[in-house]
Amino acid sequence: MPTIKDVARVAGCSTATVSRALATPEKVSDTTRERVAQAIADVGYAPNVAARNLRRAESKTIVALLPDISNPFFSEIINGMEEVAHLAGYQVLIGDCEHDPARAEAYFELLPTNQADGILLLTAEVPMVLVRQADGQSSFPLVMACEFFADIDLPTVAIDNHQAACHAIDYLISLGHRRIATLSGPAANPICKERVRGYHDTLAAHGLVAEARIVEGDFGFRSGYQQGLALLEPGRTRPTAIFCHSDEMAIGVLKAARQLGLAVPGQLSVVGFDNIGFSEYCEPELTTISQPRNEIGQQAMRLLLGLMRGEPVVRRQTLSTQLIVRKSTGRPDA
Amino acid sequence: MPTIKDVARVAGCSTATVSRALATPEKVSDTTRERVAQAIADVGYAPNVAARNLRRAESKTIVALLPDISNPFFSEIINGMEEVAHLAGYQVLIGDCEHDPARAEAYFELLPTNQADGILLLTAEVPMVLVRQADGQSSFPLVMACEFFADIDLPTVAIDNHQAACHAIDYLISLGHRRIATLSGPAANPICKERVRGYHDTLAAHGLVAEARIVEGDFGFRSGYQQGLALLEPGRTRPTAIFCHSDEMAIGVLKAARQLGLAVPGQLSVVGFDNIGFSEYCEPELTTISQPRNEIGQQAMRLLLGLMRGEPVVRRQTLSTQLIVRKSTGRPDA
DNA sequence: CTGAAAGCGCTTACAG
DNA sequence: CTGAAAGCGCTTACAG
Repeated sequence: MPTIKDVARVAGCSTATVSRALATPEKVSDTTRERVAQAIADVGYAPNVAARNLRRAESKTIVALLPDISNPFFSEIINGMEEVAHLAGYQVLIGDCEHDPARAEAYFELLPTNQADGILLLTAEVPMVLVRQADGQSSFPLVMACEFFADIDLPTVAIDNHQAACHAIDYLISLGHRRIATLSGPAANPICKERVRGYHDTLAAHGLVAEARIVEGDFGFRSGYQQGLALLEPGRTRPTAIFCHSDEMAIGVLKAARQLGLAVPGQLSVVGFDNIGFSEYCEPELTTISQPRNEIGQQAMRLLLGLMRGEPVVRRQTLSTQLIVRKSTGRPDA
Repeated sequence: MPTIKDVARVAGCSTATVSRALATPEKVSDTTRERVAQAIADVGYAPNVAARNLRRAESKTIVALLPDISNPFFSEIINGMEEVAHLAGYQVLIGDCEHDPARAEAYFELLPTNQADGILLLTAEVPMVLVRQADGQSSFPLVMACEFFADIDLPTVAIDNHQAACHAIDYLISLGHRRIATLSGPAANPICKERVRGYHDTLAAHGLVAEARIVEGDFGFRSGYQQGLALLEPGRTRPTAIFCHSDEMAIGVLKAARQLGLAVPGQLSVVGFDNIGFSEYCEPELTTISQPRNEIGQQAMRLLLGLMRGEPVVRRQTLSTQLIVRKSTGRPDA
């Protein structure tokens, strides 16, 4: 591969000048700039980025840690992140943690080894030691999106999970439901706790706390199906509505209801969370809570880049959600 | 950050020895190795990978180009690729091309700039110039998975698309179907052409060529729904079965059938392709063709790494598919 | 088994 | 506006 030396030789100038023509063209005369451009084209030069990174002590890459890349919820967030990152000259390395904190740890190693300049956390399934470390003073830029930690106040962009849950439950109550169950994600997950809190608060506001019933899933189809079967077990008093913490689980519940011969929404209303593409194509189409996923990705990346530049930033950004009413919810049959 | 010099000072040896203790521990005495290990722990040393990469003229990263990260088909392939890559000390950078060849081009730039050592192509939507270039002699390691180019013989791991299509159509014919339509992916896509060829060949073998009917989608839900409506338009002779080139499109067809009041599989059988997680949770559960996705990812990465090491490799690997019969197919009603 | 030294390809104060 | 020179942090023949 040709190097900057080759370009300098062909252009008849020093390597310093070639470097400047590339990095700060305004510091170079028009004629020189043109000669350099020509020389670059002639020799087919491409800068060695490893050398540049070494010299500048940066990597121009951001790692984005996901809990599970197979969850379609994240793809639009990734798009948003990348749009902003690319414009700023950064690339993003996607780290799929597969719900395994050990894998997250490996990705954190990219920071001290100068392979990444910052981390965007889309999962809280990360060893707390690492997070505290990064949050310490001689630390690495770290931003959370969607999720958060109960006891560490990191820069975050997310929705108001409590409010979104209230909204969903209020809606179900307004339809006439009283026995409303929640199919939560992992109980330890702070965002699930927030949603459960919103669920409880809203039931309480309507004097329905005695009707509360919560089961736990893992956000996936299968757990939705299994917990759906448990919740709808024949012979027991069934809920007339289930608020699910993910669309996949809601779709699993739909399958369970079908199997048990329950009409949706006549005998059972189901609300999902996230508004993934599939939610419009299941039967019946799913009522769900939509998050501004692209915007979450964009804002999180802007926040991280701002932090890295030492700019003043809004450390806590809350974006709004929307209840999308489709066909899986309705008045309970008398 | 502490550097190798700091470690050397604390361990009382040269930087060369520290480097060896890390890279080739067997070339260093036991006592030295221990002292170095202790010094590394004491100073909190992490090697600067940019410096190492510069010196070794490699990046230890592979870029994997996807047509569309929101397609859940790819997540398991990515897992397979990463398993193999990580074991070999490589990281994988996922490049989401969003069906835009221009974005693919940007990722190809990572090669000459020493930011990536090889490319794994999971899409054929890439400027041909780049591929020919990479395939030329002073070239970059390049492997295709799943897809392929009609006129360039790159190292590839994929399924036999022709055979898989034959299998699906044979099955439908064995159920008694005669009017079988195909909902293809983009017509220009070589894998779709292969599947269409299999479709035609099988119809021909049964004297059904006159019944052939092909429409084109883009693999997504929406196009499946729209083309489904077109194919099933009331008042025209309808197909009794539709073979779709993706599960998402098949699920779109299911929605179209529902809307038109057609019973599946009684009045319409539907076959998908890929066996994504969703295919078990739609209504009815989808009959589909399963690809060994994890294995495709693994083999493709092994092939690429083998190529990079100059090992002898099998340049063309064909993995087998499986027809998963579920509830969306059956005998046509009389 | 170990060290001194060169060099990977850039960038950037410094001096002019 | 331009160049000479130092240096980023490693690795690796070479010599011993």
